[in-house]
Amino acid sequence: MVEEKRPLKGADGGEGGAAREARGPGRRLHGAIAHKLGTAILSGQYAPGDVLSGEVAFAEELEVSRSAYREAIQVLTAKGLVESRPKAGTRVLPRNRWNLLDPEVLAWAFAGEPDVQFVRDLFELRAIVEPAAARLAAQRRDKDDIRLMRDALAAMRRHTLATEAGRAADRDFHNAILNATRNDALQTLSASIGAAVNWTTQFKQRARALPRNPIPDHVRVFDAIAAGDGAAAAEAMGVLVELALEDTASAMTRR
Amino acid sequence: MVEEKRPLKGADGGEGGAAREARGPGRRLHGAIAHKLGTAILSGQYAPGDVLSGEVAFAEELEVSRSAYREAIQVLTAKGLVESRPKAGTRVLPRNRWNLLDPEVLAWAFAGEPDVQFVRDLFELRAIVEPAAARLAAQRRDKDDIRLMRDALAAMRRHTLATEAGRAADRDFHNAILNATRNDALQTLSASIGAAVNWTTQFKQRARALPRNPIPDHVRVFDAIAAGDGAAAAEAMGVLVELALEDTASAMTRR
DNA sequence: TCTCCTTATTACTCCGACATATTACAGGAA
DNA sequence: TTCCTGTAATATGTCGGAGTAATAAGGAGA
Repeated sequence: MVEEKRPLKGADGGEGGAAREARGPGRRLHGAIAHKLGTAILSGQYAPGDVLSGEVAFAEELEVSRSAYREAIQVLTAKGLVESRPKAGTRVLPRNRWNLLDPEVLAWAFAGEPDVQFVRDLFELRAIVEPAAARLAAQRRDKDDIRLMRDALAAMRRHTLATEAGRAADRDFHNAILNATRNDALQTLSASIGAAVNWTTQFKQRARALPRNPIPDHVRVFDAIAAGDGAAAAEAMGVLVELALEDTASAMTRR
Repeated sequence: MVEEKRPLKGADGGEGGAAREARGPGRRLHGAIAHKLGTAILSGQYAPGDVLSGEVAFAEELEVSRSAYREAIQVLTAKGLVESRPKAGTRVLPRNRWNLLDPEVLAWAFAGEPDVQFVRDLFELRAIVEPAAARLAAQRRDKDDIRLMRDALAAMRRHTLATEAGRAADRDFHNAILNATRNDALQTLSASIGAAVNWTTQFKQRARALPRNPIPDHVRVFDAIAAGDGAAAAEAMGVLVELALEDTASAMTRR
């Protein structure tokens, strides 16, 4: 029994079944299809208004069952990317119907070459929301919040942003701030944007090793929040976002 | 051929098949199921951590096929409400995983009795985002934007907020502002929140006929944007949101 | 020219079977 | 006893096909 269990893998003649190989453990087939189609749409491979080939044809082309294909389409529909009606087919919706702030949609947007204008938009939104979040955090934080932030900050100092552990600590720090706002909507929003912006951190690291030491800026934010000074916290966070934007912008235009 | 084509409709013994009747034209069956389950989760009928009965059992209980049920689950999964794994079943995710800013999730949240704290959170977010959007709009608007806003404002004056046409004009006015920001992310976010907040407008109208004349506040925002005065636009919009919050709050606590 | 109806196409729903992944348990070794 | 390993049970995942319902497009009639 040395024969391969999966005849699709390896030397299969066509490019069909490509969606199957892109799925690791814990990733279902329909998830892989949704990812494939989602990135294709976000990258502009399918333009708004375009009609996808029929269920039977497309499922056959991908070499998957109609069930799996349909479930993938439901996911895209749920995120506002496509809409399907009998007799009319499945068509890509205009961009203003897309849920651009959905975490998965953001991931698809950053899977390929991210659109420069869109990155600018995200940073603009971040520059609006994050300082305000820091202000609220300064007004509402308790001892536990401060402790979490202090621990995360210490971890950031130990490992740098060059390591995965360091970036995790950075996320922890910002998450602790969001938790302190006691606002679920703000948390959902900022978590999405933060994750997306962190994709760009890879670009920054790729461009130049360590642009600048981010610790002092973080410390300023922490001190203001710990002191309960909302205005100072917003100010310091504004600086932090501004610097991140500059680094990212220079890293993206440099290529 | 007078016999009923749908034996489920009418005098069916159990409450099964209820999901079928809730679907009008253009609404598919799996969409109705997703709506049913979504509202059930958002209303707290299923708590985070709860596991739903198996696919076969639940689909049978709802009197729908497994396919339809599964597609509905994919929708909920796409919005971060549930997660399903083989052998473990489908369980409701913790609230911080929910995409609370998804338009459909917001609709589900406001389908029943909306959570007071959540409404407060949304208004807080709105108070952060909308003034900033007005500032950007004041800086970037062109003649077409101004014309659209003026038209919408005139329509608001003609019909009042008591009529559907008036509320549509209100939405048009705010959408025109968002368009003028030239920021897709901001547009997506604000459109979601705005729609959700408009659900609460019904509450306001129900509570007392016409709390106050909203036109002067809108005019102030319009004038500032037309004049290109960002600071004034942000200030005026801040007042607008503040007043809306007061009206909504008094309407909700009054009940 | 416009309205209404017919028709063809497409997505939608259902069914039953099999494959796969993951948990839980039992057995054995340290 | 405790930990690890292998095995079996179970629920989700995937598949293929058949039939239904809804809608857009085209044709008949006014």
